[in-house]
Amino acid sequence: MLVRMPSGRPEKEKVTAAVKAGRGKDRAAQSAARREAILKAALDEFSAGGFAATRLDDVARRAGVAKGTIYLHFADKEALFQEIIRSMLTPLVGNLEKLRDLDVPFRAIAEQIVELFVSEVLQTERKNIIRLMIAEGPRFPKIAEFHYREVVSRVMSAMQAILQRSVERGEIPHKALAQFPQLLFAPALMAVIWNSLFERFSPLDARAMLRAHIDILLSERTVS
Amino acid sequence: MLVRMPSGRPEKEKVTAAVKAGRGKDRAAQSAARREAILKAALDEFSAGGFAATRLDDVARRAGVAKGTIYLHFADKEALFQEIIRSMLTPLVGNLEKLRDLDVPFRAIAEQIVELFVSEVLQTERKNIIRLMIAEGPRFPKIAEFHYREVVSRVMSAMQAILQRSVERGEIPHKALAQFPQLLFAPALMAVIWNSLFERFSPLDARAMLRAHIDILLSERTVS
Amino acid sequence: MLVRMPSGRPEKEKVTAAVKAGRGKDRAAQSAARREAILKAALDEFSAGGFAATRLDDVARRAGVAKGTIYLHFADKEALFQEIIRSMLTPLVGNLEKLRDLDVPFRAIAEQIVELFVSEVLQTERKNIIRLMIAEGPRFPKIAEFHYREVVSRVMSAMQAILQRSVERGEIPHKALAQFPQLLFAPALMAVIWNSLFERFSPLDARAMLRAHIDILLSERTVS
Amino acid sequence: MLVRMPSGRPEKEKVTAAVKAGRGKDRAAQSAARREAILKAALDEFSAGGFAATRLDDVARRAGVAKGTIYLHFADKEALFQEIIRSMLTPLVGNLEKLRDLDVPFRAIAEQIVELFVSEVLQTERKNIIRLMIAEGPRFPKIAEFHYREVVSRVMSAMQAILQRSVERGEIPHKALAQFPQLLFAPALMAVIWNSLFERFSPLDARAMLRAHIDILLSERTVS
DNA sequence: GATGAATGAGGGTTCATTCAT
DNA sequence: TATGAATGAACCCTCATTCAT
Repeated sequence: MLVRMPSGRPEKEKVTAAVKAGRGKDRAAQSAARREAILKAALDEFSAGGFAATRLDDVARRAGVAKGTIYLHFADKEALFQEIIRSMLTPLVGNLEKLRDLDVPFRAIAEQIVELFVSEVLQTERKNIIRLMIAEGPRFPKIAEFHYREVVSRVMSAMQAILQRSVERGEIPHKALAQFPQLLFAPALMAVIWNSLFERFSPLDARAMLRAHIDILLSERTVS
Repeated sequence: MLVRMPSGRPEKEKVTAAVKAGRGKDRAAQSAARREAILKAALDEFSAGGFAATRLDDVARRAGVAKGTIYLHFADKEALFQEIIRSMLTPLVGNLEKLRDLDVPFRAIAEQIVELFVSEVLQTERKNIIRLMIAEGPRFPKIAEFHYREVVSRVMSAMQAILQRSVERGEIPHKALAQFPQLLFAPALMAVIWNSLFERFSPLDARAMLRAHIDILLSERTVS
Repeated sequence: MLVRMPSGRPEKEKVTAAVKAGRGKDRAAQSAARREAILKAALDEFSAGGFAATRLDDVARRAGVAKGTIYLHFADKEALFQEIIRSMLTPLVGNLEKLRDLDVPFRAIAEQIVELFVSEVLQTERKNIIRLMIAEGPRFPKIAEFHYREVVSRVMSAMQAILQRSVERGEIPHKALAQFPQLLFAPALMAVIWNSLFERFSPLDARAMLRAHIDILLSERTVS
Repeated sequence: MLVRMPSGRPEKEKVTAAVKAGRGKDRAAQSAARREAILKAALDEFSAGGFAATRLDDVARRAGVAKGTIYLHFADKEALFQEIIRSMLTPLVGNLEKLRDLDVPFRAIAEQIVELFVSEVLQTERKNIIRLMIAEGPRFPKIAEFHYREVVSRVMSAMQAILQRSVERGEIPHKALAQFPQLLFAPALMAVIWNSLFERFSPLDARAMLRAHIDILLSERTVS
């Protein structure tokens, strides 16, 4: 017959990452665990190869699920890609926005931003997400727009408020900083990119550089 | 399908970009012109879609040559990609290195760097090359290594020399800058990335931001 | 690398149907021959399995070309399907329309229709095309519409003109025939379908049945 | 996704066609009701899309059962398909065979056949079943054979007996009709096919055409 | 019995690469 | 040297079938 052959369930239960994660849970929890396993695997694969070069076959294998299972959780490859970016970046925003409401000197806030960035971005997979955004954003206008609306504009707003206040208080001697909050984050972006491309040739101590940057912004040197 | 051609006359040789460029030249010059046409076309296509999403069919059509012709000039898609990056970025290096030998105040050098960057990168296709490097670098270690060796390390060396001297002369009040020359370029990188992703939502005046950055680097807070 | 591996041309020239047909021709002729080979192969495969169950892999193999070659000639599976129907049925129409202009008795025309139908439809692959139209038409409204416009309505018009004239001349004693020209073709349709489904159980002598049908329409029996 | 459900209350059992039909019945009756619901849903889906294009997912949804439930009642997709054809066409046969035993003039029988065909085939889903047989028969020899044995040959036998008797009684002036009982049904087949393909372009009044056909079969041309 | 999440072989389509002309 | 038709491996997505719950 010219009829599709069935594949059905595997004969023996293979003990995969996803299955292990699901042990002892009910079906809904297992399904959620599989979804997470897929997201994690996809993050790794997309990070390594970018959108186009990533094969869903590999994502499935790494997640310990069948290829078709991906489609139970995500409409298609692009939806999966978008969901990774969304789910990884959104949690960061709240943390950064909270800093705005702290009533402490700018240096304290800036140091917290550095620590947050180092621990929550540079030392996690999120650094790859940022590279992915840069790499694929122009080809996925929807994703770039979402990212701008939900992440960038909110973070920039919060930073601008902080900088504005600090300038008004006389903590920061550079009015231009409030106009270009991007300058605050430029070294962080540099750190992400440098280490993703050139770490093996010349590793960059991101934390030290970011601290140096704060010192420059607050430049305390007194003129004799 | 069976659609009649608008004109009854047989089609004459299509005059393409490559052919036009080769008019009146000898064979070697024509070949070189074709090579350039391919590089230019490939730059445009790679810029728009990245490595994987670019089809050599489109490159050939845009260059006005046949698909096979690409393989007369480049071993494969990757070699073409690498050659674009090489040929676009290398000329920049010399210009930046020359600045090291200028015996002028740091501000003058910095302003020249800004102008160079704005006119030679941001206002040209080179900004896309930089995005391409970021996007594809991790997948093409050879290219990343070449880029580091021939471009980044040389530029960083030159910058470090300039910064070192300026710090010693007391022009720049931040020793850390000589330690992290990346800080000098971070805003330029930010400008490239911001405008490639978010220009349509909130355009960034790169020149103004880079000038503001120089002001910050050179400013001193006077203690009353 | 995560890069598509090439396949290129086969190492040795396999002598396939398509290649054989192209021997000694120039490239344009070879290409046309390949196109014909694909159409022929697709006709056979679609006839055997219908649209959905036909694999382009099989079409390519039967045509002696690579799978990708199909896409050099047809936009997709559906376009190939449509082109088969178009190219097979259109030539019939002219032949049937010509009969309208013959100034001979109805019996002579009817006998020619029978002969035409037997030799050009029942004894060729066209009988399968008709079955395909019936089977897939409702799922391909575009194809059904084309078929109605270019084939059915024209044939029905011609038949109606013939029947009208014959009724007026008193050759046919049934005015209703001119109103339902479908009645003229119903037995032909029955023959196509019967033999495609039940020939192995009880073969139907189509020519004899169609001749009997003419006799009935012209029913000469005199009442005592 | 993370979309809040419109109502905060947990969903109650969805009342589906199958469940509704099973209300107040015991287990066996519920099971039978489900089977019927599946058959009805499958008939609709197969009619609309043919065998290959029909998804059991859609059948299950339309029937208001889970996908797995189909496999409790039918071995596989093909068995379901076969059972639909069997269950829809078999009841017709008895009705047609009964006509053989009526001792009335041929015209009366023929008119009953027309009415039966119009009301029991053309105005029901059965017209789609006939199209399905034509479309899929060649790919499912088992089904074609069953159909021939249980439906076609029995109907043809009955018709032949009726025609034979009518010819002998002198009611029908065409001996050939008894030899080709297919001629009796050809217009009915034409009606089914015409309206399934071309109704939207030029609807065919099936009852009128079938009556006209009877008139033709029974008419005699009187010689002056 | 009934469910529906999970499976994985299959097939349409793409496109880097080749090579006869 | 240049061409572009041809190749076929690769990959996204579908869906018949299974089986743990």
